[in-house]
Amino acid sequence: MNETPRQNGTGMVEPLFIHLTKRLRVIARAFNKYSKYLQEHHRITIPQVICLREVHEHGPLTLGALTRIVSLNNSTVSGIVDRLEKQELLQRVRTSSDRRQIHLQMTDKGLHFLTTIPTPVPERFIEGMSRFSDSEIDRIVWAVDQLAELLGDEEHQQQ
Amino acid sequence: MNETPRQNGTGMVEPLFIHLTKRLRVIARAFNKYSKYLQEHHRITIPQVICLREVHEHGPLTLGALTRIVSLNNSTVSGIVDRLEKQELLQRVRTSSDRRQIHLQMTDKGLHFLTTIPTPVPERFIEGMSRFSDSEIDRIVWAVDQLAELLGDEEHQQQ
DNA sequence: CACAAATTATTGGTATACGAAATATTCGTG
DNA sequence: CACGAATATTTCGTATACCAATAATTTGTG
Repeated sequence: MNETPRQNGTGMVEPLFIHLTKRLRVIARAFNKYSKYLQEHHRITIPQVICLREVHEHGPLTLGALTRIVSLNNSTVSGIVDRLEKQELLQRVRTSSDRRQIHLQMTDKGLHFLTTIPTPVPERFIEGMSRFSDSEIDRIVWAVDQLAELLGDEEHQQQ
Repeated sequence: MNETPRQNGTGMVEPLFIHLTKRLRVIARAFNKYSKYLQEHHRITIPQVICLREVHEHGPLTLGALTRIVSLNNSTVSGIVDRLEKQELLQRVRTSSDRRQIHLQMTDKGLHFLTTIPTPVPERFIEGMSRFSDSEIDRIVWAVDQLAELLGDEEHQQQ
């Protein structure tokens, strides 16, 4: 067996973490699968849809502002915007007086696309959620929020 | 900042999904960050640790068996095993009578590594979890389990 | 004004993560 | 026994996702 030589006073934390890690992996895989489905049928992925929607909602945005909204690294967003621009769903423009900034702007094609594409919500999710009561859904949201708050939040932490 | 989607019925499912997607993104990012930390300090990543631990726990495994345990695509696991094998933490062997299968086997170096490496649990997680009561932790586990079951893989579904 | 420091976005390198195609081997059926 | 179907793994191409380094520009300070 595994006698952890570690000095952790709370012995049950590790199996808890492993359990949650595996379940989160299952969830991530489902998102990934749906992303592939969208890509095949609508030539777009979930991260791309999310970025495009944010640009649409919050008007012309700098790339840096977008990265903060979607919790992604600037280099990641740079690549996503590359692909969105290649499809002419949005465009990079240099309108700011600060010439370091680029602004992301919807194109007509992009606007039309957002009205055409179905809701980016997997059928399974809609079905599954409908089986929960309001208070159960509240509890799920609470739990995910707690985990995000606990682990998340940016700035200087190594672990 | 974000209003939690207070839902009911069917019309509010989309904001609920978007909300959860964003929070899960935050969680995934934290995992990613910790994975980078492990890589820098111990030359291994979270997916690699998870695969190595499974091979250790369940004895010699075929690659296919491992993919089912960790909920990853076979091509993904193939790459992870490549990197673990390059560091000589495990090895591919062809001992089965079925010569299509390869078995994954711990090496002495791999065994030693697992006793040396600290628990693969981020400090933030341990700290954060200690602030919850047992029933709160139960609720978090329940919620993540529900989401995983709801979205998770039951074979061939497109969405 | 000059020039270092800070800011913004891109580029390069590595590690997931997937599906599809290729490869190797075994199994099933005539 | 032959040969197509099924199975196990690897390879290839693409899309995230990160950090570090780079490039371009602006800001701050002497």
